[in-house]
Amino acid sequence: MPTRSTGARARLTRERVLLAARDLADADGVETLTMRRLAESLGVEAMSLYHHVPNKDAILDGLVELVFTEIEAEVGGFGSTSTPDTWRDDLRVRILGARRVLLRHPWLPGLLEARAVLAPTMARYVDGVVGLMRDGGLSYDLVHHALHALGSRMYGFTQELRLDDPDGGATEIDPAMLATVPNLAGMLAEVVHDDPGSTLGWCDDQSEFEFGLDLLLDGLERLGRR
Amino acid sequence: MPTRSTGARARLTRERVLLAARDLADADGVETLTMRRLAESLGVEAMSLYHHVPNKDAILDGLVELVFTEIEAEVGGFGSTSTPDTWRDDLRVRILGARRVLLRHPWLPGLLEARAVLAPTMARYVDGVVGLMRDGGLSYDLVHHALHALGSRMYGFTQELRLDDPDGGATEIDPAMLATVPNLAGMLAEVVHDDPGSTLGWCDDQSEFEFGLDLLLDGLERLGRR
DNA sequence: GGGTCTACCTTACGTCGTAAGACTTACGGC
DNA sequence: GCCGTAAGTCTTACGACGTAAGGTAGACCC
Repeated sequence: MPTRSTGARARLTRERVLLAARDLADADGVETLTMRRLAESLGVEAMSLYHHVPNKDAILDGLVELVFTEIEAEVGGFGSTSTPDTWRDDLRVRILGARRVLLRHPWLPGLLEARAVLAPTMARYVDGVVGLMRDGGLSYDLVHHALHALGSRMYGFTQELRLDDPDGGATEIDPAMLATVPNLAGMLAEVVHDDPGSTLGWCDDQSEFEFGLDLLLDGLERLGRR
Repeated sequence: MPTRSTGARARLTRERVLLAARDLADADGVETLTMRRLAESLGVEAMSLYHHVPNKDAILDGLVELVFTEIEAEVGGFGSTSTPDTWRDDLRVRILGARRVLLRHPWLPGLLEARAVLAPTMARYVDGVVGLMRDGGLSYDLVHHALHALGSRMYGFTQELRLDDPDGGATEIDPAMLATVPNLAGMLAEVVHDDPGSTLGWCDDQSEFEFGLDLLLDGLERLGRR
């Protein structure tokens, strides 16, 4: 029964390819995502992928799109409205929602940085952010500044200095080097970073992320009130 | 005169390799920096480089080190002292100095993000930042928060949304898409981005960078005064 | 002169993305 | 039943990449 094969091997689709790519990236990191490995994970040869996707870049673009769709679900849609009294907290909630998704896909930031295109769903995410601030009474000019000021934090992550080990536990700075950085050494000695893990691959601790986010949101709110 | 060759072809050194790598990256971007192209630019074969550098990663690490050394020169050393009245401006000046160097080497951010190691000169840069804030009277705890809040802005750049084309001129968003992002469209229509160029490859305009930086520094100063 | 060292080159391997084209299967019209 | 046709998959191959292994040519020392 040769025709059985059609039913037996689930047909490849663009969506199945993207989901498999996402799972591979989640499991082993984007850098190990190759056409051959991806195909293998789907029980297929590398070149078969090209019937559903024009090239590897399209897969990476698709991953960005996929994750922002996850964010959309997580925050209950990009629409919603706000008020001058609540926009700050509404925006905060939305960004922290995006962050929850990004913590599941820590490779996304790296992808965003390298990719030039503005994915449609990503654009709608930003549009929602703009909408919340407009509802809050901020001028377009201030909103524009705010987008720049928030930068990647708007997506729920910050590109960070890596004083801490991605695998948890502080990076041991060798003693010889420590002598050349007395201020840093003093700081590290005092603020023991007692919550490793929960990072985004960088030292991007939840409370630190929120500290920086609130610093910006508070400043923007103050400016918006004038 | 066969021995002449020694004098004729300038000897390869680790430093010459790194400088050539930097120039190549400046000219064509890091992504085009390959061992073969680098060797070619030095009039040598690829494998010869391995006598001065263990592998390509070491070259990339060396580039980070090299740029931070440039920053050190640009800001007049990482030492210096400050006061509670001036630390904010002192830090601002230092960060903007770092930024001037980064504008010459727009590939550095991408390198920093991918690299796990904390280069010695880079550590000394951060140490200097910590020192300025300590001189300003900030607690180690607040300094620590501040480092996280500043994130990559501390180095003079922000990872940015790319609404603008890296080559200057706004990315044309196709009309169909524009309809799905009304708030964004409204903003873009009003705040014409009249200063293209002067970017860091992202829409990382000088005045926008300073806006975000000041927002953070002002907030930190306020917290430090309490 | 012979040995050794250093700096360079040659060749080759396994990886990558993907172009070109062959094979397999499913289906619609006779 | 038979034959196109088209879509989906596989095979093979190419030119990049980083780099391992080993060759070679000149400089220095005895």
